Amino acid sequence: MTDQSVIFGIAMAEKRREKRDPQQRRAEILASAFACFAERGFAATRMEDVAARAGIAKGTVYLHFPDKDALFTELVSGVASPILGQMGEFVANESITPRFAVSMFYALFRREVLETDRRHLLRLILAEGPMFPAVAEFYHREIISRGLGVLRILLGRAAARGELRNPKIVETPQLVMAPPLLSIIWTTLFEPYEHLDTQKLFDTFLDTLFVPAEDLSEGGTQ
Amino acid sequence: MTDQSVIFGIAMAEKRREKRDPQQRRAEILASAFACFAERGFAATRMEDVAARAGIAKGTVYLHFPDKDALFTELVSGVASPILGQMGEFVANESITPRFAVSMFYALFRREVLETDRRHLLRLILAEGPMFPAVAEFYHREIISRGLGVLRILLGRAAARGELRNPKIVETPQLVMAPPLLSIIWTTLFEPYEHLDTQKLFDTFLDTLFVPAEDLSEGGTQ
DNA sequence: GGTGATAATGACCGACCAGTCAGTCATATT
DNA sequence: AATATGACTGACTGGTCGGTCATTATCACC
Repeated sequence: MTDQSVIFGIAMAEKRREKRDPQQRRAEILASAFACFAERGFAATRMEDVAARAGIAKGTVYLHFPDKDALFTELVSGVASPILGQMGEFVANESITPRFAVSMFYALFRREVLETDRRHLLRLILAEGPMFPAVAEFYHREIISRGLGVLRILLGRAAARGELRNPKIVETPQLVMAPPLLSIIWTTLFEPYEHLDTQKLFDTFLDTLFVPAEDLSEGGTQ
Repeated sequence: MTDQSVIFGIAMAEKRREKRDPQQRRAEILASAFACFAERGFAATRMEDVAARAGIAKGTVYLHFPDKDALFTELVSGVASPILGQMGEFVANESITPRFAVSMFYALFRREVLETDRRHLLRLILAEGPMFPAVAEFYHREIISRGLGVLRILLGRAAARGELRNPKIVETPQLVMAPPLLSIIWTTLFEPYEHLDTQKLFDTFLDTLFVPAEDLSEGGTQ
């Protein structure tokens, strides 16, 4: 039995080497790295894990990425832009009210980040950021900085229309990002112990930020 | 030269073995571990670093802590309580307005956490939390849970007095913690690229949360 | 069906580090 | 002064893992 099964085992498990389009291989490796890093963090993830999950040998990973750091950096750099694109569109369209734009951003964030595995990636950036200045710098430049720019326009418009309960918010647009940030931390850290209703969190914050609809349209600034 | 300097070197660098009160040793090790973990993170900190910084040999650390995990867990568990004590007092005292209590909490947080090395510890908890469920659980139970309890009382009182612009906040007291959380992340991640005025951040949020003083005292709920 | 070019493999190397333990020595005790 | 104690030391071990490279498989094209 031993002999036979071993032989069969080997025959069956025989590695099918498969050449791939380099682009596709890269993507597969990145997908695998995403999963590994997301569930175990940077330090605890072994290159061999990444390779195994992608169904290839360790050496192959190094044909596509110079080292572990580069793999990580490339990974986290390629995850955020799409959302920001959406935001830009909302702002360009002046017929959309600021409140609606922000609420759409929150909805987008919930659907595309909080409720997907991307939330783990985002948390990873927060966690490992200080160890990877390049990542932190990239995120600030590409995401945060732009996001704040968009928010400033949006909040400025809202203030001009008298839609903000506290117009000074325009000067600290970071506040708008605080609830999403809290939700990321909470859901990845405390969710097992206490559930957080993020829908309610965001809705409540919106109601706090913007004046109620019924109090509007009776003159702006004053 | 070689001989002499070596001899002198040895003589000068001669390790002074020094016995200590175990309590004190423990404290020294914890202090050293604090510094090491804060500046390099959990994975990148070597037990030898911790020992060297405490001026002792590696083995000695293991006389006081069973392993690296235990050292870390013990460390982060012992950092948070004092602030919460203060908060408790503010709440007990009904003559203090809710707004003032929250603003004192923010001030305390800035002075005792944001502007000290403790901010790195707090960030460490956020970053490594998922790897140490015991830590996350401890923090939820001892800090978050209690903090939310205090906030619920405070916000409830504020709502009853008509001091909240949006009384629904009572149901999501987590929102009050969002700005401090943001400030921690920001200052430890993006500060090199863009300064955040935390004083202004907190003040603006307070002004958004609570109705302005001049609008008060003309009847509560309605 | 041969042949060069290239992708893929995985055994291997060496640096690194948590944790151990046999031995040392400062101090207390007698 | 002799002895006992146990806190302290640091060389060592066992294991892990990032990164390399000689070898092998696959493919495209003659």
